[in-house]
Amino acid sequence: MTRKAGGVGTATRSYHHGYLKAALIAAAGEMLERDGPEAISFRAVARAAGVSQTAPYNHFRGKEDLLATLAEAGFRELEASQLATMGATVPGLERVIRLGLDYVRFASTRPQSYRLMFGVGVSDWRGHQDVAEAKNASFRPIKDALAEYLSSDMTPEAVEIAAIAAWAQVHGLSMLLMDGSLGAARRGHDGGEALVRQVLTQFAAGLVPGAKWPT
Amino acid sequence: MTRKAGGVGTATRSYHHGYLKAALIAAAGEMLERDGPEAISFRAVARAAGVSQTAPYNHFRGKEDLLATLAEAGFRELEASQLATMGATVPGLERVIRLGLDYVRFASTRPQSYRLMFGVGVSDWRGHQDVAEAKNASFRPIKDALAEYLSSDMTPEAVEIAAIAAWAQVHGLSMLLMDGSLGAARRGHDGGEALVRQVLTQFAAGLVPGAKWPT
DNA sequence: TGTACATCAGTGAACGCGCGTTCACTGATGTAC
DNA sequence: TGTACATCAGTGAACGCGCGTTCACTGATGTAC
Repeated sequence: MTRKAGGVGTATRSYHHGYLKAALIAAAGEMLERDGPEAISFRAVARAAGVSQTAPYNHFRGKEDLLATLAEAGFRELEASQLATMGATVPGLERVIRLGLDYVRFASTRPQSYRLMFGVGVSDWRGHQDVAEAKNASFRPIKDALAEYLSSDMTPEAVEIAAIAAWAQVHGLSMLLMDGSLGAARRGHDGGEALVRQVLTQFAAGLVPGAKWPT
Repeated sequence: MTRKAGGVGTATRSYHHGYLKAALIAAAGEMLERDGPEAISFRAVARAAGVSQTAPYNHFRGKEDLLATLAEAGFRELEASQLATMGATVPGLERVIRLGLDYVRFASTRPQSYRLMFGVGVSDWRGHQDVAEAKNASFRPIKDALAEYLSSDMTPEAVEIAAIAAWAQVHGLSMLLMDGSLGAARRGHDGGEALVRQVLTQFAAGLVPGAKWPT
């Protein structure tokens, strides 16, 4: 209703909003997680920010530009989360598993953001180089951790394959968990955490066959 | 333009279409693979079938009912493809890999159908029991092949985990391939077939650590 | 310190669109007697 | 074989909606002199 949300920033109750771009991104982010990427409308975002429906055009080229911003931000947050896990672990297989756990936890916490990041509700991220770069950056920690663990036993090509397999593993598990495909298996008062660890352990067993994996 | 497509069936040039339901499903299937699930409109499907926009209500409760029909049909086709691969192989790890190859090939051949099957462009498949059943049925061959291969060495619980891991592996790989995340890695004049086999082989190395997998 | 002026960041009206669905209808078909 | 009638499977008009975007505009802000 009221145009100005509060006392944030220098401009108060002025004609100019002052932080409209940030406010739009925040409003869109909330709508995204509540209703999903398919349901976001540019006009509704403006409404939620308490501004006329055309004001956003001063900050975004159009709807898709706003969505791309959201997707890029999502990948950057995922990257930050992954890097934090890197910082909290030491090289080795457990680090790889912890990265996987962190990855799936991110997707489970922000399912609709995650769907948008991978192209749901949008024609394509082609032509949005920033999104592609952020995506690659978010994948790098897993890749690096795997390379560090495996490079003494494998060719670079094999390491690359292992990294893609790992990405596909956590991505697929995230998607199946959040679209309900796994149904009952998800339960367990930990949001599927135990299941995820079991699957990742299963996956890890295939890294360096019979050598570094105990038991 | 013309209401009747051709001489198929008994009713020709009649007021009644005769095969409208099948014609609508076919038209919707084409639209789906061409434009994606987000872009399908009920009216456009009717138009494509050469019929008034309200005629489809005689055969479907509404748009979502039609989409559910499409999704279910997709899972049934996937199941048939998986069963054919079962029939063409003998028990063992190679059968599991062949099932995975077949799975990813299905997804790559019909990417938009696959997206719809997993809930893109639709609020949810909850309340569509038929879709859930067809989904489970399509997953059963991989599950069975894995159980047959592993059950002598693993507990049923571990087999279940391995099956979920396998599903997540092929699902994730399918999604990453088709949304362009893997970019250049996909190339290779075989549509990524070699990559898929490498990833699946990597995955398979983790099944029964160090025992049945040669090299 | 004032002032002229360019630029920035809003506004509201309007365009044109296609959507899903409901409604009252009607022509075609099938069936009981 | 005819006929009355129920049912089936279409039709076209209309409702109400929200969308993305363009447009001409105007109030607020910043800056050069």
